[in-house]
Amino acid sequence: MPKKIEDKKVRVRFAPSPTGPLHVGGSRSALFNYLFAKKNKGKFILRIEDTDLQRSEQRWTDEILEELKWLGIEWDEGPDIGGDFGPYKQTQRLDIYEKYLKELLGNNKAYYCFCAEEELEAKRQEQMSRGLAPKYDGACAHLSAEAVQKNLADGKSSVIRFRVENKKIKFTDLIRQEVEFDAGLLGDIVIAKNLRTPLYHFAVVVDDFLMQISHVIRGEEHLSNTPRQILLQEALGFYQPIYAHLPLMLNMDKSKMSKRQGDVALSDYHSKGYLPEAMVNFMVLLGWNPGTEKEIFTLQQLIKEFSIEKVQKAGAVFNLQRLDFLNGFYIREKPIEKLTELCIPYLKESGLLVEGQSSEHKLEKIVEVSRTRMKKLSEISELADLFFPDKLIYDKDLLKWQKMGDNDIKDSLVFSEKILSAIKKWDIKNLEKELFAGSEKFNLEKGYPEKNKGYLLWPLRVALSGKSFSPSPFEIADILGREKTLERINRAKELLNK
RNA sequence: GGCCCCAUCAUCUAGCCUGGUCUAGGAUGUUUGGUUCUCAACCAAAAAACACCAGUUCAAAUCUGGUUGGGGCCA
Repeated sequence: MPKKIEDKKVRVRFAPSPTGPLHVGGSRSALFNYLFAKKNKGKFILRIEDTDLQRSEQRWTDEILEELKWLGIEWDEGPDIGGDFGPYKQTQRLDIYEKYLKELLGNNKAYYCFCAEEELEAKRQEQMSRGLAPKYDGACAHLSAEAVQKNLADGKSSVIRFRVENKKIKFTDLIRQEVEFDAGLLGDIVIAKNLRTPLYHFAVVVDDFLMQISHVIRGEEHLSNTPRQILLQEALGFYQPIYAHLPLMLNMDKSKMSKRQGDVALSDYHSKGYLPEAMVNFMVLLGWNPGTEKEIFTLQQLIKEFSIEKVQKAGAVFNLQRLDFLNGFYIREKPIEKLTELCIPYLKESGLLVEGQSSEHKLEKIVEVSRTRMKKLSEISELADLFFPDKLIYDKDLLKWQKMGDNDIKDSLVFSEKILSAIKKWDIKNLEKELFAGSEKFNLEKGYPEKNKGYLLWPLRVALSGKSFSPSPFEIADILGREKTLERINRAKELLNK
């Protein structure tokens, strides 16, 4: 019987493989683990599963750490690395796995298998074609000790298999309640390529035990792996952790989220200018909600309100439009100094911002008038580009408001020019006040409808922005300053003369 | 193919455990209106769902069985 762990302290882990960028699905698992740990005053452990030497790379480990920190997820313990502690790494624990592998081999719960890859594949195909579950036929299950020794001595390629008992495995999942599998369908499973190369299921079981993991919270794709791991726990005399299998993150077509249908790396979202607050808020609501109508949360609030019982069973589609909405929301909420700082790299990247060219103060204003239109930080450049060039390029037809003719537009611009030249206090409030007053006067003079401010303001705004949509002329003029503003009006007039 | 999981608006979901308060609530998106020089933002409103079939019950989104559909794992 598996030992229970009811009275254990809460200790959870996130255990990614450094074989590629951190996946958003993985980030969400990390987040749920982290929230569960913090909520229960437990520990969150990060374990890098890098036993696959071919595919694991240090740069991916680095990226995983960086992105988790970016989200605000910090791990609570790990081996000492010069004062700080790093994550656990499986490649640093090979001696440990070897010891347990030898134990299983020693008491005949595991054995060496020398079957060739191609043979196995052929058998598998054959079984599937007969409508059976593909499983190992046990060809090497009862080799004599001498035969095994000889094969090993001959250097025949081998793997280590674990003897799977023919029985039913039942376990309770925190999210799915009772789950039952028939282990007899599994066949003896490969747990290591050799003593120094444990495979996933084996290393996980050993580590979860030694790290005293109380709850294994992971994606649903691992649900059918669980019985194998339980069997191994039983064979090694380990306790059984409590399992919780999170619903999957899905593509729009409901298949498991994949690269083919959009970005899956957290870093993709990071670099496009999604804020960590938005990512966290978005991801946590995919498969969980507090049961209230609240849907904006900080990490701290989530720690308080999170409960694993409220996690959904069904998979959740990753809905980019909703992410955009949340990101826009957080962009609008962000203190302006912070937001400006975050925008600067994007402005530099697009070449708009050259070192020391524009004052901080001005930049802040530029970001301020652009922020309501931003869904992500990367959009700052196309939104704010109008503030940077000396000459705007646009079609003169754009200057036209409703049925104005060229001469009417020119009148309008001259009128604005007069007002702006005469303004004493060049600030946004005053600009707005004077131009509003001017608009009424202008409309009266020209016989336009009194309330339609477009006759004065549209040509002015286009002259200043060169765009069909932009911030208001007051905001632009305020940032540009009098000289540049008048310059742009003159350029618009020239355009009309052509 | 075998095994396992899942099923409320287009999407994320509340409600389901403990049937009646559900003519099914919220949010995103969509549409319309307001505000407005424009685009956003903001405000208001509308359209929009209990997969299907049985059963239990006075009463089922809610309980039971099945069907269908989707997904995951196994290579």
